[in-house]
Amino acid sequence: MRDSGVVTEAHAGAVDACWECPNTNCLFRTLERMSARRGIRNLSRGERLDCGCGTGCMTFCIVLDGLAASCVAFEDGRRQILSLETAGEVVCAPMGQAKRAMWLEALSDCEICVLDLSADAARLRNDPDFLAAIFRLTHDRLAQSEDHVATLGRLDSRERVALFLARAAAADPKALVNLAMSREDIADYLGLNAETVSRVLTQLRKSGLVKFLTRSEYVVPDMNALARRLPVPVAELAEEAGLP
Amino acid sequence: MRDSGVVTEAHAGAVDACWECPNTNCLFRTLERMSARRGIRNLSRGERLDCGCGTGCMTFCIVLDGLAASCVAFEDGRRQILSLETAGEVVCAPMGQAKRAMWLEALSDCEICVLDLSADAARLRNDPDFLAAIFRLTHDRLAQSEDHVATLGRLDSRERVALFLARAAAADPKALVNLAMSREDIADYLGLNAETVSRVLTQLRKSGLVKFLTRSEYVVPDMNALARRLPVPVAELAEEAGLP
DNA sequence: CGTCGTGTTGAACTTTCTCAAGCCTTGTGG
DNA sequence: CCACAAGGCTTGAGAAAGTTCAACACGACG
Repeated sequence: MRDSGVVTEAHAGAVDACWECPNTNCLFRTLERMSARRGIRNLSRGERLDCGCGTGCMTFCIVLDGLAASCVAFEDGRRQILSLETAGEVVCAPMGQAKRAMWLEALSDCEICVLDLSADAARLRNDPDFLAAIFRLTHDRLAQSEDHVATLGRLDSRERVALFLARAAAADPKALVNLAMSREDIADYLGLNAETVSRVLTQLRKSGLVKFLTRSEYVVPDMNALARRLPVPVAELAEEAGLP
Repeated sequence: MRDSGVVTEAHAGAVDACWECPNTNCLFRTLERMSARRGIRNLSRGERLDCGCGTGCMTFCIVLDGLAASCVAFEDGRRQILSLETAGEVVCAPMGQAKRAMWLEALSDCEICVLDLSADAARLRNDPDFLAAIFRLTHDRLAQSEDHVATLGRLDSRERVALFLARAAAADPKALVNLAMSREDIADYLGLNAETVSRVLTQLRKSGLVKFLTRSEYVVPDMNALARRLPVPVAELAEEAGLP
């Protein structure tokens, strides 16, 4: 069912301007008023949105709610999730070459703001605030992408899955995490296949490192124990690790 | 011998200013005069240069000659090459989080320009030309990095090596390509190990798709035949593919 | 209550890695 | 000029890790 619901038209919902937007976390919020065309898209799970460098890096997607993913596909259909786009702060930055099939896909039902700044392009290309904002955006994505390269290049399946779960839980250890992704989505993100992901999850469950309440909700009872299995610090956890 | 020759001091060679630099391809060439501290480093194969986001993304490394690589390592020493930095146009952009060991490494003897712009930071942060330049830099690296993610996540060893050779040759098909990398370097770039790389190279040689003159020099007699084995277009070759 | 999508598990197979041996190439010193 | 050493490359055999295919389990929904 993966190919259903391809959406190409970028603009559909209400078209109003950015400064009226209730999303106060938005990166573009701080910019001066501009004549942005803004459309809210509601995607249901599996739906896709073609978005990329098409208009010279002047179209952005901001995930307001739900979980989305930047995906690519090879000619034979193999899919790879490049990055997960969580609600709120994360922005679908200008992406790679148009050479390859590339899209934003809703992993759960999603609300997405599609922002077309091309009308203001000439001015924005000289606006230091705007340039600094998209630089930071791209810079942060680069850091994440390079991290992903290292993960896919050098970690085995247990490490990849454990790191994935640990990071999702790191923001608030001991809290209940909701994955909101299918096994296949996790597999496509981690460069594995769904069965392997399932097996590793079973292993982690049996070892007691991760406790599942439902298929997609879990807690990490002892984050340090999980972190000890990993050859990388688990982001935020880094500071905490100093404590006994 | 990998750990020999770690170099931390950024500045050593002559310190003169950018506008005197003979490298006319340099990205920073077009910027207005600035009080850049510029040091030329000559690294011999295996030497490393710690360079990253340290000074708030105001230090850059430009490979003038030779082949270098951006590397990360895990706590247990596994290395992953994030990207190859070829001579001339390529710039060592601000890299990922300082969380992990990260460095620029000479894969062959290298000449590298280390450019410290931090003296001018305040002004540059408002300079649209500078911001646009580092945005483009980071943007291009992001595109490459995401491509790398897809390669490591979804291609098998034959495809990875074939794609690697094809791309190195794509700029000038039929020409002699000099790899200038050891098997282990290739392996660390492609997320494989050296023996696997060696085996795949042998396979490609025996199949006639790639002709080796020496261990590191080869020609691709029929680029289309090689490209047919790959599930991705081979960059520049894309246009040519239309021809019969 | 049956169906559909998803997740789990097992068995056989393929791919990749590890370890070990031997080979080639290059540079050094007699 | 040759022998030798060192480093990198190749190859093989066996082990480990992942994948594929297939069967079945589970839960949500009509």
